[in-house]
Amino acid sequence: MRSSLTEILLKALTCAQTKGHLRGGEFPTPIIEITRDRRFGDYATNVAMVLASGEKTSPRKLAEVIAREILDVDGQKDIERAEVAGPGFINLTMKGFFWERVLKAVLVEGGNYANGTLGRGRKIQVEFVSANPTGPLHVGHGRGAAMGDALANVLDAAGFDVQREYYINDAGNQIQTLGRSVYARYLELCGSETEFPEDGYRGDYIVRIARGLRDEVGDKYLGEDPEAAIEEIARYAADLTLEDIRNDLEEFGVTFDRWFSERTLLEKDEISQTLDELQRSGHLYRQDGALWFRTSAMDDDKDRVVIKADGALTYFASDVAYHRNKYGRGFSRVINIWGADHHGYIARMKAGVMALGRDREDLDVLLVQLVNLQRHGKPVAMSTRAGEFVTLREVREEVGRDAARFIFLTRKADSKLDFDLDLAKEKSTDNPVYYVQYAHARICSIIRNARQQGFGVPDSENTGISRLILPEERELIRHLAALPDVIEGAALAMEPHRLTIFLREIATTLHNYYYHHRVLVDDKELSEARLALMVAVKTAVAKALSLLGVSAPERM
RNA sequence: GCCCUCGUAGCUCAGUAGGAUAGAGCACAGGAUUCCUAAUCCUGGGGUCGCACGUUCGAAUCGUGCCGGGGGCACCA
Repeated sequence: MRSSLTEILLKALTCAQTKGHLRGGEFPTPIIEITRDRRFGDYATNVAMVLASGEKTSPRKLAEVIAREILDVDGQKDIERAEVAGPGFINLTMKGFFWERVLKAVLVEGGNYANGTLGRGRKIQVEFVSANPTGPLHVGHGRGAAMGDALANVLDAAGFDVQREYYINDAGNQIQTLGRSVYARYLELCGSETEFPEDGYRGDYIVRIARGLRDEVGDKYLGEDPEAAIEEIARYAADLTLEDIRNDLEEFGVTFDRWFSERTLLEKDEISQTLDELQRSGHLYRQDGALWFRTSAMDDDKDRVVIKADGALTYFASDVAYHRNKYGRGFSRVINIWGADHHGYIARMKAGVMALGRDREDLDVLLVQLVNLQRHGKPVAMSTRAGEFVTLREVREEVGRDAARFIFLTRKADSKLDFDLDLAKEKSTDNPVYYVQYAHARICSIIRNARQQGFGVPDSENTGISRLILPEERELIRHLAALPDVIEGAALAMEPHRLTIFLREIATTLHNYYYHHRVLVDDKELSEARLALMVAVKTAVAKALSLLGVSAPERM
């Protein structure tokens, strides 16, 4: 809807130019924004102030001229008033006809409403979670999962062709460590004396895996060569853990288009191919027996090793190969969601991507900050003893999937998040999840009653807009009109949390409206007009919730 | 030490590509429903937007410096 205003404004500027009110040249793409205060109309633009200095007139005078042209171009269709205000704003107040188009769009498009074309179908990849398959996911992973999934949804709605991917680190040392840990527990269970590895994983889940193993194969590994046994057990434990992670995420409502195994990079020789490529383009050199990557030439702090003196590949080497593989699959842009502790890794990864001939901007890294779990405002111990932490599963089972996902998305990724477990379970205004879902359920209830009382089904041909004259009603429609902008902005800034803000606002407006006015009244025509508005609001709320991966209940 | 990030009401945070009198929730104080779900609504106080300088018609927003919190600076994964 706003885009149609941008067009009008552009035309108005061109007209002003032809008439000689504006000097020639390019003008910047005009900014039209939704006003936050209705005293300033519905939409406002600052073009006059931006252009004034170049034009050598006062902003207000210029604004008068542009305002007249705007009304001219519009031809009394959408715009009620165009007023110059303050230092030179042009405030636009829209007509019922304009708002009716908004309502119709929501009613006709339904779940597709507010989808945009920003992405123009470009292929984009979001890689997230990618936790090592060495143990269960913890709360931090949960936040990353919620963030990645919502971001992918938002990008999809904004017109990108999105792929969700989980990168499985199944080739490195940590899998070995997992194998040794399980092996040690297994030996213990078989009654054999053993020392638990210094750097082993100490969580209870290791014991559970070992027990499962012993139940399956008995003491088969007792007599075997430890090295071979560990290798087999490592594979077994990693597969089991990965399966557990996959189930955990699925129960959290997060699914991936592809699970990409690091091992396949080795099997297909892609790492050495990548290194050859870097060698040819002169990015590598030898020193102290190791092979180095000159990442410092591309804004990294220092050069990085890709092959250690002992001949082993570094994690970084396979990461570069992995990204080469990604771009080889045709993604124009790749987004990685990492835990904040990987912060220092960004510069070298961008350098790696640039050495492959891509732009720095082709890789975006979104850092997800820590989650501080709380109960009644007091911190929950994150690590009671070595190897123990609060898992995503525990949190999910305690507060439920909807509350967990919504709360994970109330802050932007790069700020710490306080997650109060008690608040998340509370059924009150204080709990934003229920507040928003309740708005949806309330509307559903009204619609049920309307059906029972024989009111007509809202009709997108005849929305009865002329009967919707209350300020609260206009406010609700303004929110509906804003959703496409919210989604586009969230996609551009990679900030899905904007949707939680949107939801909170539209829910407040709805609850307020509900309290002060009745939808179903004696006047049938009025009731049906309000009903149409309610259906539209319900649609928008459900849409925003679905992008966040939160359900929109019909009853609560 | 170097790099990144954050600093907005008592607390937790918004502030959407620099815009008009800086907003919300919590907490605190008071109030609202004979009627579509009270998991709701309304009213109120509360601010040197960390500090300083700069950029400009205009700065919480951009730049520089300082102060403070957090994170990162491996031939680890």
